[in-house]
Amino acid sequence: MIRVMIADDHKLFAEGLSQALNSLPDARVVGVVESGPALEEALMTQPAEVSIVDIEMPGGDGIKTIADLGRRTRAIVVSMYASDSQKARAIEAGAKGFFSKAVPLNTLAAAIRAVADGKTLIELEDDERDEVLDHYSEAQLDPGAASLTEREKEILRLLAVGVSATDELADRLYISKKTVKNHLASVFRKLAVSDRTQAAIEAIRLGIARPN
Amino acid sequence: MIRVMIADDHKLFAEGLSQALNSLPDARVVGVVESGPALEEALMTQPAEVSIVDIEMPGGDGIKTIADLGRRTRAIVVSMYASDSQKARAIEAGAKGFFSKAVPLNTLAAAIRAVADGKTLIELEDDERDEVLDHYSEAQLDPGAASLTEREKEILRLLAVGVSATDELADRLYISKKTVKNHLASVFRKLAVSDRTQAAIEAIRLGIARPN
DNA sequence: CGCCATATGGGTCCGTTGACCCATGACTGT
DNA sequence: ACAGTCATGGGTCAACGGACCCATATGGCG
Repeated sequence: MIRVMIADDHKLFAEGLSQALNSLPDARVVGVVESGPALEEALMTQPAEVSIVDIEMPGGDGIKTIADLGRRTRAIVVSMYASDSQKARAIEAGAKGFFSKAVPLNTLAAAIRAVADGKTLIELEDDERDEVLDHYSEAQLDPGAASLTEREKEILRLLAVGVSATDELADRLYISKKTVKNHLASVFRKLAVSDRTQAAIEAIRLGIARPN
Repeated sequence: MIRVMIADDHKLFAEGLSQALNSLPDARVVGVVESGPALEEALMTQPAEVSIVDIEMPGGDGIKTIADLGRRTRAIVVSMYASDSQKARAIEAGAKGFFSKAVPLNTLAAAIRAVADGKTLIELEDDERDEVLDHYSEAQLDPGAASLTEREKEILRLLAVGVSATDELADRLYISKKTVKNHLASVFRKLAVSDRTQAAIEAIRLGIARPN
């Protein structure tokens, strides 16, 4: 689980991003702050592998903060305008990544995984960077979840939308009740849970299924 | 359920906000687009009661779009800088709300509910506006969910974090297994579900409990 | 005071669920 | 050809879950 801290004075952006990142199975937002100094303070008590820092914050921009943070966290800078001069300053301060707020969430998610894994993206050429990001585009699920078979995931998706009865699952999948129970038993073992309620919750948590 | 469309060329913001709004029990993001024209087009096929429009979009700003939309949707304008001149133009175009991206999510959520309910926030004095927003700060849950008792919600919260066994629920709440089963039966009836798996999912969906 | 909702608990009963044993056919990789 | 995995299915059985009946105490409200 990658712990992420977000520093951005635009709360709507910060809270939205926080929700979005928390919906990833392998990341967890451990703090949202609104200024550089607040980020430094927050990291004192709550470590985070990666910090998302807005370069445009009032009262001393994010650049100085990143330089101050040093090795406490790896910083990914996000900017509204993403100018070359901003990028240069971000590099100088030791940021590991630099992105416009116009990039899709998946890109940032991949960047977070790459940076958490020790990669530095900010000085790469665009094509190199995209290659690295591509490599980190898939969430590393829990070891158990990763080994779920297609059929097992299918059952989980149904479970997570409320198809909980063995009969109904069997009907939907055109297989016998016994096979449903067999698949469920595998799922329970792989996810280390003991019943379908826990499995449904875990499926939602892991991003295998969406709740709504 | 309030259907919401988001128009913002900053994908990171738009996707994050989308996730955040979807986590509300009474709103549902039905589309995310990156330009004014795209918003108009999307609303042709997918109606939405409320649209969140960034005023700073490339290729003809959001203002013209809002004026064009007319009565198809109610627009809430969000802006990075929230200047007075922007607000004035938003009013002229017929926007129902105007907010800086620095406002917290709860404020926007309340605004969405208020606007969906026919209110116009943009021309109100700050204190009046805050009063209205305060009134809409609580999500209107499903009729069934609204009538859940405290104890029932407590059980649901535990269910949604994976405490699914009757024994364990009884232990955690210091009551007998029988009482747990009684409460669960009430929950099933009120939420119109038939087992604890569906109840847990419904609890997450309704915002009574958070999955993670 | 009496009514109603809430929280607590009892008992019974049948159907479902999960744990355990197993087999077979298809496919994949070595 | 052989091992491994996957999807399919069988059976048994004890435990659990949900539906039904019920009682009692408490507190709020007309």
